[in-house]
Amino acid sequence: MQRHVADVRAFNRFYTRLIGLLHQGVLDSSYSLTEVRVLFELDRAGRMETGDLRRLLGLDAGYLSRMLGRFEGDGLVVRERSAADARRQVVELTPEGRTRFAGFDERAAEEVRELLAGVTDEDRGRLVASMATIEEILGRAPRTDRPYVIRPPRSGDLGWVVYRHGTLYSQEQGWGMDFEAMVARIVADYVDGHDPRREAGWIAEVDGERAGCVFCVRKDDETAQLRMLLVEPSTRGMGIGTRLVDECVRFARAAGYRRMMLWTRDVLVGARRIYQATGFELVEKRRGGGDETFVEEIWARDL
Amino acid sequence: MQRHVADVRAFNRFYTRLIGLLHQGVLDSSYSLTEVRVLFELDRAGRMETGDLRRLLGLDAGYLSRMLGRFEGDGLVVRERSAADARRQVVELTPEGRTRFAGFDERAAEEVRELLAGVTDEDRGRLVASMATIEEILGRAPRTDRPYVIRPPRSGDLGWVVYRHGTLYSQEQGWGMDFEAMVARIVADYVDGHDPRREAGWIAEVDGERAGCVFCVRKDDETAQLRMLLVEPSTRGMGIGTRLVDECVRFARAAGYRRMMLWTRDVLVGARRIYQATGFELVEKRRGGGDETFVEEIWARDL
DNA sequence: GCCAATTCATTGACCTCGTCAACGAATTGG
DNA sequence: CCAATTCGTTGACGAGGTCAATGAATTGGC
Repeated sequence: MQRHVADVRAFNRFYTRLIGLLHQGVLDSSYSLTEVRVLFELDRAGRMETGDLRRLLGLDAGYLSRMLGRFEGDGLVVRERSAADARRQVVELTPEGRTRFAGFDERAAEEVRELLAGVTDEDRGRLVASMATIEEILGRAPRTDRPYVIRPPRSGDLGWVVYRHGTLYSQEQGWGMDFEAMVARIVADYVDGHDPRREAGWIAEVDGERAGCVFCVRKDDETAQLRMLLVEPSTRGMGIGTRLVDECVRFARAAGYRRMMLWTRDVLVGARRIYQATGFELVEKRRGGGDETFVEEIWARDL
Repeated sequence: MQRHVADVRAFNRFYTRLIGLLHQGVLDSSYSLTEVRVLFELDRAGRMETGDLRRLLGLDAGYLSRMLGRFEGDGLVVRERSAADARRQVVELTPEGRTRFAGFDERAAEEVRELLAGVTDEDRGRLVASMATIEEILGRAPRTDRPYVIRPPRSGDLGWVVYRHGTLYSQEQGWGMDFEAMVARIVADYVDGHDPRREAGWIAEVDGERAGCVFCVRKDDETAQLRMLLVEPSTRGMGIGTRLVDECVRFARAAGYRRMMLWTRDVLVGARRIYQATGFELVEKRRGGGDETFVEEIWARDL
């Protein structure tokens, strides 16, 4: 796995540089890359609401507004109010806009044609096949619709929690046994003395297999702490993590806490996205560990 | 070919989006992508002269100077004068800088690890193999060191000039027969009435095969026109185009012209790079053709 | 059926990234 | 030894993009 990660990263660097070179041609066309992307989408879709365009490309509303204004000034697009909802706008390329875009598009195609000119017919076939393979593997939408359930921990689950934390973080992150021991202690404390009205845990199951977990424990009377969030790699992207955190937040609110906090490390980027999505904010960040090699983060939100 | 170009472009769009997602993690680390690239190179190289760093990453001198100043303020690097040449600087990561970089690097690796987590072992193998294939095919440095010669046209060459213009531009650009006819007329005029002191042509040969051509013809007493520059796709990237243009410029200067101009179309991005590199500047740009579908460009330079 | 909350597009202020030209100090070539 | 060149630095600037405030249109709750 480690080997594969390095290989993929090397390829990413290689391809980033390549794409940079290919973009050169478009870049000196007095329209920016983003502008060309907007034109591309408009060309493809025919008419579109600006809101859809914005969401599709992830653009700032103000930025897009100004951009479309400029396009309109240049005679590339026409904007009109939506008939159904006068706040919204529908935008469309003019014939002039279409021919201008066709020009950019042709230049971009020429760049690629040049790139391929130096490749033999046979290699060209291999190249396209390899690209198709990559797109298929990485683009394959992971099945996000598999049914899963969230349930309280049963006997046997807690051992699994320790085991999976140990395996995933020790393997993937190279964290040592002390991390495993810490998890074991948290679990032990949870079992030993917890008040079920103020502390709880959840296990996620997919197809009868354990797929994730999270725990809500008391930090002080006002503050709940979210601990030991974990989602199996093979079931990530299905929204299980977010669902677990939501469950945890709902419980903490009902249990009378005013605030919820959690501790994590900066390298766990997947978890970070879940916390951001569920309303947490980063409140503290500091070096940790004996040798200061990692960065601890504390996140919190009001309930 | 057309099909392959479309496939490659689709893959580029796909992979651009993917890389964008992967960069997310690095981007919210308070250092920009470029800054991380600089740290990456410093981490790999140990000590480096800033000039090398600048050339390697293609950065502006002022930009890098300020960036290194900031890094020094943050305690990430140390800068010192080169012993050999006191104008130059040698820069090196501090231990602090190394651990900070290790942090970024680990986060980036984690993003990739997450991406691969959703892929089965078998597919992971196929993925990495496909990436290797692409890198091999596109990264294979085309042999730029093959010997070539530039010589005056001989009988048989002019037919070849018309033939290759027709084939390459008709095929690749979809330009029609009128373009072919235009080339034929230029060649005919050149043969019929040219003054060898004021007009000339050159053929490039690689391994005894014709690989390119260019012509210098009289526009008016003061102005020479460069016409019919062409380099075979399979020999592009060897510098033949630049060499042909240089030859042409040198002749025009010796022949007493004051200015040289040329006509091209905006989609010929490869040619554009050659013109820029040989000192030409874009002086005019206008729609052309009966249906206004393409953009003509006029480039010129003083001699 | 009305009012408060929400959703849109727009605008001005602002920030970061990166470029360009000018400059002084150091070096090299003739 | 002096003129031309190279190197890093600095100030001014521009492009691309973000953010928050605003007003107009719409929706939801009562």
